[in-house]
Amino acid sequence: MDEKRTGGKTLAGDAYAAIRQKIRSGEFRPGERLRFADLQALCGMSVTPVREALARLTAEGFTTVDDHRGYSVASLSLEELRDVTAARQLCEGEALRLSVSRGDAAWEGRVLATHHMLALIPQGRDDLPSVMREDWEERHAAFHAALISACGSPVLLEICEKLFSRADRYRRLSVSLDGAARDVAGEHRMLMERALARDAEGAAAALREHYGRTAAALEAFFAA
Amino acid sequence: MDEKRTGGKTLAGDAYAAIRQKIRSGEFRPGERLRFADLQALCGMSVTPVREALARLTAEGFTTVDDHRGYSVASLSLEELRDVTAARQLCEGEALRLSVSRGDAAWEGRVLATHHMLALIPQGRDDLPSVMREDWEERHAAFHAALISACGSPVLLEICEKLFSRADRYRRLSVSLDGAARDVAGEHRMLMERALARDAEGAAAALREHYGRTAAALEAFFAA
DNA sequence: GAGTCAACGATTTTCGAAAATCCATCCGAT
DNA sequence: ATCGGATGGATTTTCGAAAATCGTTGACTC
Repeated sequence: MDEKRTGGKTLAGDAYAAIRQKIRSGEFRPGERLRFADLQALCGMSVTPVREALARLTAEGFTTVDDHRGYSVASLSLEELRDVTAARQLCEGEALRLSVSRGDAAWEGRVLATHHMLALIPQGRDDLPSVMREDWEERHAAFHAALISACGSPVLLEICEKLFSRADRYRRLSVSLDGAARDVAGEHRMLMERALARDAEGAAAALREHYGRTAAALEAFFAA
Repeated sequence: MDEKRTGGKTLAGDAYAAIRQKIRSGEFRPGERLRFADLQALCGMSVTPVREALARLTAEGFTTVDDHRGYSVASLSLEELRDVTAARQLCEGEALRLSVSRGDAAWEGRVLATHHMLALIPQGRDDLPSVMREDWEERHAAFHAALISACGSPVLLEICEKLFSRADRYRRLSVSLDGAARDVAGEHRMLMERALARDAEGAAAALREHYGRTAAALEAFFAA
């Protein structure tokens, strides 16, 4: 949400980035309790910056807090997955609609460029090195951010970014899930084409379906 | 957003509540810098809990942070007012639609009860004691929360609550604004009637218009 | 006179230890 | 045997001071 704060400017920022990364990658598992002693050892710093990092993470939904009982990794559930998906379809759908109708040439360039970067990496293959998977996640996020970047509403963008992070945890939980049954790259291409063709409604519909499919695939994983 | 945390369980919670109240009431003005020394003196505690309180407030948009330069009260602008209003119309509109179609008898009761409490206090009169105004604000928030309380989406509710707080600052900035030209109580009554009549679209439309009028009134104030 | 750079003061940020709190366990009484 | 209440250990929360950082002031050079 705030690039200035995830950088190496303060120790609290470092702790925030480190813990967040371990939660998103699954190294810290949902529901797991996070003790200060462990986190201090991990980050190599005192309790104060760790505490601030956890406060931020809690505000963003990555962790939960119980007064005088400490912090835990927020747990995942099928209900929350459905809930987050619906909220994304609403908010990001509207943001995309606005962006498509308002975007200028620079926005078109961003959409093209980020999609190009994304399309260079195949997805859904289990044998990829984890560095490459990490890279794909980053480019995927960049593409979706570019799509809505011209919506003109910082508030909406902030909401979308938070929801994206939240959904991210579910996707990463199941690494290579439905590579065969689904053409994710094709969905992304269609998204880009409709956006650049200035078909706001069509693009929004494609986005909603894109998220619907993702959620459906994850539901199957969850049931197992 | 989190009742457990605003209570008196920890000093950080107290500081959060105290500072937030001073920001919302306008005693801490938009853009004003918040020094730790002052806040410590105000809250009667050390720097640690104050720091945690500011971290939470920043995550909710009440304050901003500049690394190594401290915290300030988030400033208000016409642009942000419009932005927040649009986001509220989108998110709270959808939440209301869902709530109206899903709400059970208990929800109807909550809507009726909170509207009754709200209707007992006149609004827009400058000569009311500030205690009563504060009371109106509280009941107003309770009514709007009740309306969407049956939407079934915790994520959406959290978003709405955050946006409500953010819009709240604008409303409180201008105390008695348009008492003559506008029938706020009537708008609230219509909102309640349509909701209880299970007219989801009508209620959502009324809500959007309600927020549109509020924003318009505030725009006039801002221009002056 | 304009510009550069070092030292200062004000403030934030971090540390390490002390205080407070919670949970589990154990003891004794009914 | 079960319940109520005190005790201890583990952990969070808070404190007060030290360290780090930023903007500024002032001297010094060109």
